[in-house]
Order: sequence, then C-alpha cells, then structure tokens
Amino acid sequence: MNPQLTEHIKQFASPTEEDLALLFEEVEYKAVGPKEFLLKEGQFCKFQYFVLKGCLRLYQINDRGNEQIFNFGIPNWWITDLDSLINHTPAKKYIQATKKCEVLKFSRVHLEKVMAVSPAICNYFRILLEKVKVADQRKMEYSLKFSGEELYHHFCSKNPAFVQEVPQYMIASYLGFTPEFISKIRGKK
Amino acid sequence: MNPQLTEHIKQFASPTEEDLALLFEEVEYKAVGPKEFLLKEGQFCKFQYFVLKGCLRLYQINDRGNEQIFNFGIPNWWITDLDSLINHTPAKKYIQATKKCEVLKFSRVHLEKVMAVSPAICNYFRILLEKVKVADQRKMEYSLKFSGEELYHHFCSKNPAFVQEVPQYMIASYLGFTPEFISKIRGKK
DNA sequence: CGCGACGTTGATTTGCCTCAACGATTGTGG
DNA sequence: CCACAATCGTTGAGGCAAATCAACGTCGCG
Repeated sequence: MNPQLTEHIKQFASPTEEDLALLFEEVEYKAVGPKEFLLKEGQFCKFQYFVLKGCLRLYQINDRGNEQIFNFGIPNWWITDLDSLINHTPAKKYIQATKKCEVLKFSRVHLEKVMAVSPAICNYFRILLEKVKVADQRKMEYSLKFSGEELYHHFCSKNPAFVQEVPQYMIASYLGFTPEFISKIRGKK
Repeated sequence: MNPQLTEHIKQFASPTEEDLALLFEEVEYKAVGPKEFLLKEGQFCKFQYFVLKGCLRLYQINDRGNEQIFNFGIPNWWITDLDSLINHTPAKKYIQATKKCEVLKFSRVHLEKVMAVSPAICNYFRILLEKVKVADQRKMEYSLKFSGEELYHHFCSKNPAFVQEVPQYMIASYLGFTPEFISKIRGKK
C-alpha cells in the first residue's frame, strides 16, 4: 500500500479501501540502477511500472540504427510498452532507466482483474489515458505549427527542470531531431 | 439501445443489460449532412459522438491558415475534441462531416455518470483509449522512420478503401504534408 | 592517464515546402 | 442545357530548414 501511488490515484478518482487493498495485493517495489533495462526488444511486456523516483525512457532503435524516444517516465507517472502489453506481441521497444530509479511493478494480468471489478481504479486509468491522448495531440499540433527552434524552446520553457536532468541527445530524440540540430539552436545565443 | 454500438461494446467488454440501459438512457441519434459541423472553434465541446455511418474529421486551423487534421471519425469509432471536453476550455478545433453521416450523440456529463458506476462501460472506453494510444505511437514511429513517400504508400496500403473515400488533400493534411507533395508522389509512376 | 560518452561546429546535401500557373471535374443558377 | 465558378488535383521552378557527414573539444570515470 504505497502512499505515493495512493495519493496519485486519489487526485483523479475516489477508490474505496477495498479497491486499494485489491490493487496492492500484488505489487513489487523495485530499485533500478542507471542504464538498467526493464524491457528489451523481443521480450513480451507483461508489466506496467509506476515511477516513484528517477527517470526512465521508452525508446526504439529504427532501421538506420537511431534511437527514437517515445516517452519519458517521470515520478508519479506510468511507463510500459502498451503495444506489446495489450497485443501480446514481442516488444520492439526498450524501457531503460536514465538514472537511479524506484518503481512499483504491476503485472498486467493483475491490473486487468482489478479494473474489471473496481470502477474507481478503472476510471483512474481511463482518465490518465485521456490526458495522455491530449498531450500527444498537442505534441502533434506543435510539431506542425512550430519550427524546430520554436519547438525546442517551447519544450524547454514547459519543462525547465526536466531538460537539466537528461542528456541533450535524449531531448533531441524525443522531439524528433538530431543532437547536432539542438546543439546549433543552443549555439545561437 | 442501438444495436451497432451495443455490438461494438461487446467486442471489448461484457456489459450487463443494466449497464446498457443506463448508457442509452440519454442519447440522441443525429443525421449529419456533408460539410456540416458538430463543433466549431471557440465552442465548448460537451459531447462524444459514436459514428454509425459516414466519415467526419477533427481538425484545426493553424497560424498560417492551414488545416491540420488530427483524426478521422469512421464507422464504429468515436470522435470528439478531447482537450476541450476534459479541460472545459473553448475548442481550438472543428469537427466536420466529410460526407453524409449518422452519429449517436452522448453528453460527457452522462457518460461520466455511467463510467462511475459501470466497470464494463468504463473498461470499454479504457480499452479504446489504449488502442488509440498504440495507434498514435505507431504513427509517430512511422513518421520518423519512413520518408514522406514511404509514409504515404504505407498509409494507402493499410487503408485502401479509406483513401478512395476522402479527398486527397485531407490525407495529405492528416499525414502532415502539403497536397502538392502527395500529388508529386502519385505522379511518380 | 586514457578512454568513452556527450556536445560543438562547419560544409554540404536533400526532402519537402512555397508559390504560381494550369487542368479536370462537379454542381449550380440562369 | 449550357456557362461559369468553385473545388480539387497536377506540374514545375526555386528556396529553405534540418539531416548528414566529418572533425574536433570536453568532461567524467575506471
């Protein structure tokens, strides 16, 4: 029964004590070292991770050998490879800690059981997914209406603390740029 | 109690008769003419639409006056401006029929009431949102790993029927291209 | 210290956009 | 039923933003 996650759930839904008891019936606390992997390409993803501390990234290596970062997992957020998780296919992605992390590890099987009976927990995840959808949509919107330079500055202004914490080349990858391009933007003044 | 939507829900969840009765307690069937709007910029979006027939698009006009299409609403799918809907802000987007359509109109207030008490209906929407997330993620993945030409051909091969049904410039907008660019790709052979 | 990871800088290339002019098709009113 | 406009698609010339390629600087760490 982790207070940090409990608190997070209560921000969006109103679980009963029973809901929470059921949810935490099966959970594993896990400390993760820097560069450690929670998922590698080819594995079947069977878990969702709630990030307590640190930062992880979900990425993929494309045909040209370049990394492509889809999401970061920051404290009070979830990270998983949803495609592999829900379609029961081998992952094409990696989940890796960018620094020392602490996470809660939930099996998908368990979470599905919980969601089937608890409207509160189900609603919690639904609401998170809706927020994710809005965020993704805004990202698309910005990437079309801003120039690369504007996009980078916008991202930095919205996430001033975050950009300090991860290497620049990961920001580049997340925004869909080359590391050189970011470097040139920064060199401009 | 619409059979088409009932059938769709049962593909993903197991609602009781009571769940369905509650859901359909408040719903409006609506015929929509070509180019008719279900939402315009500046309005507060308060509804989610289930598409029975036809095709709609969710789009936005950006600073340079260009249309930017985020989603299409095709039969057996939902369409709404989620950002406006969940954040209670004025919409920056339009929802417009690309042809003659039939939709079911549900108010968000009602759906939230239903989801609060029915795990089945809540799970239905959660599962759809998960699928949407996976689809969005794949779109991002492709847009980075494919060239424009490959992206277009990939889209056409995955949606052969759909590309026949909507004007080419909408496909262009959805994929993030200019109409001229698509035209040039097609001219290549 | 020396190596590897990360960042910088410059020269060059390229994929796609912009702008402009010109068909083809549809539909609408006279 | 035709004239005309509006809508949609095509084609070409030219430009630009960002990628690529390559070389070098810098920092932290075993």
